Amino acid sequence: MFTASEHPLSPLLKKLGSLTRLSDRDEQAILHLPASPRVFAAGQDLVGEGDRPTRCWLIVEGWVQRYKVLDEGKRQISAFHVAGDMPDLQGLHLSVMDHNLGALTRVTALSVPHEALRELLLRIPELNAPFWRDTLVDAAIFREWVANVGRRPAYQRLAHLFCELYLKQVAVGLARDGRCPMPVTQVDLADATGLTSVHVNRTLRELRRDGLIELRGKRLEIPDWPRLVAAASFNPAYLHLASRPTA
Amino acid sequence: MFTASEHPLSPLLKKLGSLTRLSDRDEQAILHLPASPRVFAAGQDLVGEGDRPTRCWLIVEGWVQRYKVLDEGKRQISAFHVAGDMPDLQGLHLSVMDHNLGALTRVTALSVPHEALRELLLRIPELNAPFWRDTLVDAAIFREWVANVGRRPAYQRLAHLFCELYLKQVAVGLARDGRCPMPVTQVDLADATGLTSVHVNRTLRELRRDGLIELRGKRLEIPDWPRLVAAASFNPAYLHLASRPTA
DNA sequence: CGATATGTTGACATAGATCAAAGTATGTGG
DNA sequence: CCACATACTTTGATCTATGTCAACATATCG
Repeated sequence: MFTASEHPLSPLLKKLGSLTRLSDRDEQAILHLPASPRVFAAGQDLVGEGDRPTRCWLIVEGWVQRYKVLDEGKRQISAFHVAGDMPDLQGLHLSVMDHNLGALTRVTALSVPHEALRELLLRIPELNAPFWRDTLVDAAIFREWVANVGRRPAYQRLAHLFCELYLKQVAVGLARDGRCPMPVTQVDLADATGLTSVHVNRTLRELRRDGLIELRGKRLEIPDWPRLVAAASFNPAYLHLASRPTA
Repeated sequence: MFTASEHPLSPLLKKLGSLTRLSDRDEQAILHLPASPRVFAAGQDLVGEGDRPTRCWLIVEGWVQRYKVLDEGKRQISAFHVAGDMPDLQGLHLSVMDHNLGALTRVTALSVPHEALRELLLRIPELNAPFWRDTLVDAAIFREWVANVGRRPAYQRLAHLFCELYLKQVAVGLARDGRCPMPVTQVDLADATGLTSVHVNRTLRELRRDGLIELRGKRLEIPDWPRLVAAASFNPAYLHLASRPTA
């Protein structure tokens, strides 16, 4: 019998249990999933477009980007994932990958066989809800990104992205006090916001000039959260976080 | 005992069964879901941001748009839905709506209580997969829209949207021979592509001029599908349709 | 310590936005 | 079935946010 806090799968529990409390039996069942660790170097893909994966990755450490490559080398990032996320959980029910998952930093991840997950979900049907829900939150974030990229000007667009990434990290205990890791390049920010890296550079300067962000050494600092939120017209509802922060 | 073909829930079966074949027992269980019909006038919302729905809608006829309203009346559409879709299935596990679902045309829909769906999914755990999968395909489409809006120029962007909407309708038997309903205004197209209605108008003219589309009377005609696909660099993989068309 | 990736800056180009007005459908009530 | 109101489409003139190209500066890392 594992104690939840020290187990490598424990970040997953924290996330899944954030809305509906998991029973002890459920927690134990999840902790007993077979999982083998692997390290990816920055720049490596965990899964690529066209693959037919037979397992899911649970991120234990590092950042993962979800991206598509289009015509003439254009690239669009559609999500950033951090520790506790299972970015390819969808592979459980969609047989072919329609995009790539790449390591932005060095990444440690646990691989969980689809087999084992499927068996677990049939054996304990109540567990479908929290896993399914996790993919629904990802979808909600995609919707917000469509709006962000489609309708917000560059300044607001970047501010909005920073709000999201900060809150996502707060939710899993990776950030607090207006500071968090932000291991992305300006090219990555451009590919996430549908802008050019040159324009990102200039817009970042304006955000700094206005005292909304500090960004150096792969860390983000937000001196005045309410002002950043206002500048982005950020409404966190789409993240579907527990209204009350998790212990 | 119902025969699947004549039942009002039968479009749902067609969709859910498109990948994994449903057993007779499963089909019957779905057909016995309680469902009450309702008609929405064009322009009405089926569900609004902030709502806490207690049921899902299954579209029987008409088109539904999924949209968010941002600053200064800006609007972003993130999906179009047609007969057979359950656009708010996510409500089953996300308690608060983070966007709106509105009727683009007059819409007939069936309301299915969450209660009944939850009970069904616990009783027949195998049914989680097809319903869950449906929400995953929606998510895959959102990802493609992020790329469409973020990185493709207007001409390609609109061409891409038309490819998607045509194929989606072919998949449920609403379109064939390069013709399909397209009951959207140029303002709607603008809000779906992150463009201006004026620019949509001009780009539409170019698409027409190049013989890629005809668009009148709320119907779309595609004279040369391969050429449209090429112009859009459209790859249908993200729709996760059965490779072989469903009977 | 040098190579390579990332960030910064300037000059210039353009896709797409904005504003404004005039056509053309479409639908409703009489 | 007409007439009028409203919604939608089209067009022109002009503007601007963002892109492109190119050079240089500064990190970062093996």
